[in-house]
Amino acid sequence: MTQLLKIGPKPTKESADKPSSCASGACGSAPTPRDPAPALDLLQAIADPVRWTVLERLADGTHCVCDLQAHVDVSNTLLSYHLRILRDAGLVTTSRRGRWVDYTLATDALARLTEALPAASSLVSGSSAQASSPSPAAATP
Amino acid sequence: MTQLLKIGPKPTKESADKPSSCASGACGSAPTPRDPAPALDLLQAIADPVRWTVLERLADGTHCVCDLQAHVDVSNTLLSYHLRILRDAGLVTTSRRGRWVDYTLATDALARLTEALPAASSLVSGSSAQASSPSPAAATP
DNA sequence: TCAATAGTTGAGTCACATTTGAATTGTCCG
DNA sequence: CGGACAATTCAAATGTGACTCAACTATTGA
Repeated sequence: MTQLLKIGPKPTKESADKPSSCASGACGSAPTPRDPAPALDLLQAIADPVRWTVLERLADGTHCVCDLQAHVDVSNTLLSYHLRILRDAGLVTTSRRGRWVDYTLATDALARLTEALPAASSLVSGSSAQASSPSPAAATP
Repeated sequence: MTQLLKIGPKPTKESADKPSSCASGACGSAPTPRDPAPALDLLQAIADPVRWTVLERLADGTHCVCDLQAHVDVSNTLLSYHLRILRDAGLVTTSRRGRWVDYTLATDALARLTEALPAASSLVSGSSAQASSPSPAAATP
């Protein structure tokens, strides 16, 4: 992962130690500090050309690896690598059928993905969330 | 980018040259070969802890950089780097207010993100798309 | 004009995800 | 059984994106 953000120790700079800056409405306080980790696991899993294409393909139903193979133009070794990432993310499920392995989109995959989007709360609540700053930023004081 | 997938020249292996493999229902043909590139630009832009958190924060309205700064615990240089990626992706817009720069979520950001999800077509069409293979894969012949 | 604040840009480094190739497992068919 | 096919795993090489540091622009206020 990258930087772990502010979630954790790091005694320097708690909250409320701004040097007096800004103060205009565009500097509000936290409303709902959602945990980014699970969302990022999902988003990073789909933010890849091969994996995105595989999921797109699985959207219309179950496919064996050999079929997916024919549509992404990567080595089967590499495809396996990407499929494992999708499995680990819980976005797909597998079942063996004779010599072949079938991949299926997890039933809750789409729902989990939409919820993983930043600002996804606005999707369900219905509020369009647009320039919610109370005082309109007092242009050029 | 990573591999560009099959979209492009590459004379080896067109379609319909499967060595006779599979043939069971779980190996169908392409229904809608959507272009992954624009979707991936968006998804890669949000699949990062800092950028995800920033967007989540912008979901409730405009914020200046100095405010975003207080919530992600990265250097201002690094925050600028991430903000530029969000700008380039067209997910946020900026406006200068005196000494400060305000960032606002693009009005179509959420809509574009939901459409960028793989299998997003199923979201609008309403079909739940589940195991569309006609013949039930004749388990263990 | 000069110092201070707010933010951006550019060059360089580093870690990690992606990629590759060889070896391995599991299943079917002769 | 032994060979061929389907798919996964392992270890090593590569590349790209995240990060750091220094320099720069822009605006405000003394």
